[in-house]
Amino acid sequence: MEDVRVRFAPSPTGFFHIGGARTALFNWLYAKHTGGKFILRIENTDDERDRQEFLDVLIRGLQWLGLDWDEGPGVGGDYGPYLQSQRSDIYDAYTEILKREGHAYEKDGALYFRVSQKPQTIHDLIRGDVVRKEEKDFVIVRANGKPVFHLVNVIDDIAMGITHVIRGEDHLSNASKHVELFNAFGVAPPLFAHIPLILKSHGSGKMSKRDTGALIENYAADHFIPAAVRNYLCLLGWSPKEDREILPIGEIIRLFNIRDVNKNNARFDEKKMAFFNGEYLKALPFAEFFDRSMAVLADSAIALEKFDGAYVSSVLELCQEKLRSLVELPNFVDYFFSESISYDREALAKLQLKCAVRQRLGEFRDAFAAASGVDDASIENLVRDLANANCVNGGEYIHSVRFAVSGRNVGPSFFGLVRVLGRERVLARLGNFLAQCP
RNA sequence: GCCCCCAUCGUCUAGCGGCUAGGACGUUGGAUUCUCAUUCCAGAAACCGGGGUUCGAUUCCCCGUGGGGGUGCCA
Repeated sequence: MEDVRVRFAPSPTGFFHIGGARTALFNWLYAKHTGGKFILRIENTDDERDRQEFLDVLIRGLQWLGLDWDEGPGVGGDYGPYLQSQRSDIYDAYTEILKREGHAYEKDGALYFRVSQKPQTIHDLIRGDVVRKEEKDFVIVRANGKPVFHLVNVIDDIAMGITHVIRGEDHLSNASKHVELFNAFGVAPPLFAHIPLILKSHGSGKMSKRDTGALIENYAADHFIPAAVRNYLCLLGWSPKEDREILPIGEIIRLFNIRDVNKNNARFDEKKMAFFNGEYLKALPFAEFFDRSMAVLADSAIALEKFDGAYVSSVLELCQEKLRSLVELPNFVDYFFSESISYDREALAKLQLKCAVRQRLGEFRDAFAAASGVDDASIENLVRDLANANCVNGGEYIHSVRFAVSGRNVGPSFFGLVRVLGRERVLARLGNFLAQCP
């Protein structure tokens, strides 16, 4: 069998839609799976909307997701140019063929394609054979001389030797036009694979750029883990089966086959996306978690430069397992880097209902001041001994002290929290809190 | 209007003629002499309806219904 050549052919609109990203992903997966080529072709026929910055959004998005292309802008290839705006000579040549063979005629200044009026069969790897008849002749070159999408899309697929057209189901109805065109050029159409669309999580219709979670550039801006987004996207319309969901991309490439893609549209679920991100975050090697965290903290109000590297590192180490997304990191760790703690009154009120906060804090402070070790085990023993001596639950110390040193009732593991903050800070904060607490 | 595609828990899905219909997110309830935005248990939750075919249909066929898409000198 001939080598697989697939393409992602977006038009630069200024944003990178999640549906397009998933189409790119499935093409990429299929190319990787078959050892074929993944081609990026930019469809910018429509007037001069094709500004460089629009193209950059697309390129950055694909790179962020780790979807590298074998041919296309930036990497070249034997079938270029890969920007449709630079291919008009090719389109003219092909259009001549249509005219010469009587498949096209002029009307109202535009060039029309003469349809066969016969039912066309679209061989689709996902849906099977789909038969559809094109009723009316349609425009292939506008009166202003610009060729339309249907024409250039087919010409490029022929000229670039595309073997499989993997694209959104919104093109399924158009496919009969394309098959007519392929026939007119005397070329066997490629195999099609119309993948289901991504629907918005709430309400009706497909995801639009205004829906939350719709734009790839926003995931990057919100510091999502690209591999998590990519993994989640794989599962919208495809499944590795065997009750597996989170798996390395190499494994996905091995298992992925375009024939296994579902037929029905999938609704996007931000909650599950967030869950995936959390799982990937926790599984990150610490060095990478550290780097990503530093990038987030650098943009925050936290003044990291006042602290030594080892301290920052130990704070992050402590928090990695608790985080679900990096955007919440600054808010999660701010009290490690500032002595002006804002106390959550509501959380305190709740705590006071359950235990005698002041008393526990006093007891803890005295014991902690006298203790020698600040490792997790020593702190745990200290809490346990205190609890036993005073006949209360260890949690009373834990919750009270957590609140006094952090101002809130949620956070990382308590013993690690005390260890990382260190004796000085903990004692100072306890003193502070006791001095102002009712 | 016409054409095309689709249909399993709220959501993503497994299932490809005989299953207690499985998993995941979410949700609910517990657990941990450490909170939860962690972790672990447990629970609730689905085969759109009607006809066929068959000994037997979630699974195959038809018709409804519902959802999605297309129907541009947009892509």
